[in-house]
Amino acid sequence: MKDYPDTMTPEQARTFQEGVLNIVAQIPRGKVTTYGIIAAWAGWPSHARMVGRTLRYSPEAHSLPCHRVVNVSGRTAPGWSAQRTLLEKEGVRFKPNCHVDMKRHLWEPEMNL
DNA sequence: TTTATGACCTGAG
DNA sequence: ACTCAGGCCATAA
Repeated sequence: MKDYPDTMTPEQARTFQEGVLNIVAQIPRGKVTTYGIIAAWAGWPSHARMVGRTLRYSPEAHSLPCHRVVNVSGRTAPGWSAQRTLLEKEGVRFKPNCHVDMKRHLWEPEMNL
């Protein structure tokens, strides 16, 4: 049973998923980051869509703060209204147009020793 | 094989 | 700030 893309070796897929989950786990309270940033830091810069796929389908992701991942324009995930509530509970401010104030809350991964 | 559909991104108006 | 087109990549029909 294959649970990784044809374009990746099992090895690469494992590394990618680990990278994604590891980064999501590091997002601090009250901060957010984007699919594209995560993809790049996981070593696959053009695979933003796969990050979303991973978070959507990987059981691991549900025990992580995946509500702190939004798209580059600060939009929350479609069909997941609770995401906004969760973020607001952490103090994340939303603009009138339903976008996160990225200027204020964007977090980027750092090198961890 | 072609087309459509996503937890996406960028650039042009 | 908004829409639109084009690119992107995996999957399903």
